Amino acid sequence: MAKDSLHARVERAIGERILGGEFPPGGLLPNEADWGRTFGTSRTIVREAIRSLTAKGLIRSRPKIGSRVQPRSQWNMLDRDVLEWHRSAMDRRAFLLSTQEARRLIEPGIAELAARKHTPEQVEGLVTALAAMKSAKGMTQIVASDVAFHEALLVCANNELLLPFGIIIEQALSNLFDFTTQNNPHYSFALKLHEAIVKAVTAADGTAAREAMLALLSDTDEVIDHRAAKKAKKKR
Amino acid sequence: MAKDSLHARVERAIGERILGGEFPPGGLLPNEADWGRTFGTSRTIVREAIRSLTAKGLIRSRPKIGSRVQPRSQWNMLDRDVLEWHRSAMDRRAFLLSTQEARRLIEPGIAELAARKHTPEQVEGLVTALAAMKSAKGMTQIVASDVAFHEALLVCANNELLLPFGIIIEQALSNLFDFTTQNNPHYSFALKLHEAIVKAVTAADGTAAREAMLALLSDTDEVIDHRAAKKAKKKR
DNA sequence: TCAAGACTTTTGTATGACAAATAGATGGGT
DNA sequence: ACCCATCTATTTGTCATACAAAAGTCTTGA
Repeated sequence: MAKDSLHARVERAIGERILGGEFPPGGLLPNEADWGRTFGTSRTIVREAIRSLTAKGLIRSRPKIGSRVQPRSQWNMLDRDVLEWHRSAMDRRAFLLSTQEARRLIEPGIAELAARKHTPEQVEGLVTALAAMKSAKGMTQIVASDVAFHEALLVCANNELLLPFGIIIEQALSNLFDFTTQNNPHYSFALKLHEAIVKAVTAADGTAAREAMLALLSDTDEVIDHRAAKKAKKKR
Repeated sequence: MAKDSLHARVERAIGERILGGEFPPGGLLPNEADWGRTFGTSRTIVREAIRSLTAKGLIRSRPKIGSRVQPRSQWNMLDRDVLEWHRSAMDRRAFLLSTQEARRLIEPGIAELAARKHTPEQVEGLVTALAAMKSAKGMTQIVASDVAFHEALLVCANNELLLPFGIIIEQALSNLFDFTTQNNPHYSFALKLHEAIVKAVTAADGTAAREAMLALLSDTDEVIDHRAAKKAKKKR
């Protein structure tokens, strides 16, 4: 975990503190020299970390002023690191719900686009991904193959502007399965729903693909609710 | 235009060449010293540029290997700079169409969410944005206020994961209006459609908000088609 | 009272040196 | 002839230092 390069570690440290609310939007960060003393690194390292955070929209630096935290609307929330810091800064369930909400917004449309605009090679990738889901053993493989499936579907949509959403699906699925058991009887049903999506996409039936994806998402939401209910019961 | 800091200019130069296809995904970039000679800058500057490009998902550096271009799926296409480089590397009309396609995918859902989940302050921001649209004079103000309106709607949806999409709307609108004339008679109709959205959101009517947004998007698409037809006519 | 200029703080850029990682070459043993 | 260990060369990673440039803030003079 801590075998990243030095600037990456410094970047994470600062990023987590920003996402954690320690430095609110509009607020001023310590200057580069201070950070260097804080982490015991050279200013070079701090500068590279700050450059990276700037590229992710978290801050903005100006001479004599220092580095200011940008408004949250500027934050590149679909960046892997930023999203991760965001996740650890908020309630686990709330995070899961917001990712699911985003999925409901995006993925039905993605499925429809995929059905209407896929190329043969792309749909082949989707079929391969489905096969991988079927033969997946163990939680790690199951999650990975599920993510790969939705990633492949994203590719089928043939619009590069939509690719960055993959990270949300990835986060939603990993956080979702984090709690479910390996022998979930639900899984075979979920597989059927994935199959339905592939079928609709292959048939170039946009409406059916949208419907199938909606069914899958509703099923996922049910899993979440069920888990919440079980937890509430335990508490009682 | 060229008054950015040095590392920003170097970053842009490299980024444009990557998006332009000169360095394909999987390909290797020149090393840092070479870039330094190319641009006549110190290695420090090149490193900061590369750090930024790395943060945007375009490349990945490793000792002894150098910097490799990442697969396009890793590219942070919703980053302002990356999207800009992307735009200038592709056909203007194709870019506009892909942004509109993305908007059709996202914005109806955004409108619905906005209607269902907005807070009073957020809807107030929306109303303000609408007022600004009405009093906007000149192409620059019109585009800016239109962007601000959709940005405000995005905020009303109350899901931070969706905020990064604002950049797509911004690009779509600026490229759209780039060609339309200031005294477009269409504008008053577009204003009515925006009004309808605000009304539906205020009334917390998700379905109506979605429908109104769909109408607005269809109207926008018509403008695009109309322009295309006019151009084709001119050519003849 | 106000405005022009000096001052000061912070980031921006340059240079040179060394550390660490690692692909590829080299060589030795079987 | 083949394979494994090792050595080498290249590239990024990190450090230290110095100075330039930007931009608030203070000072001073009219």
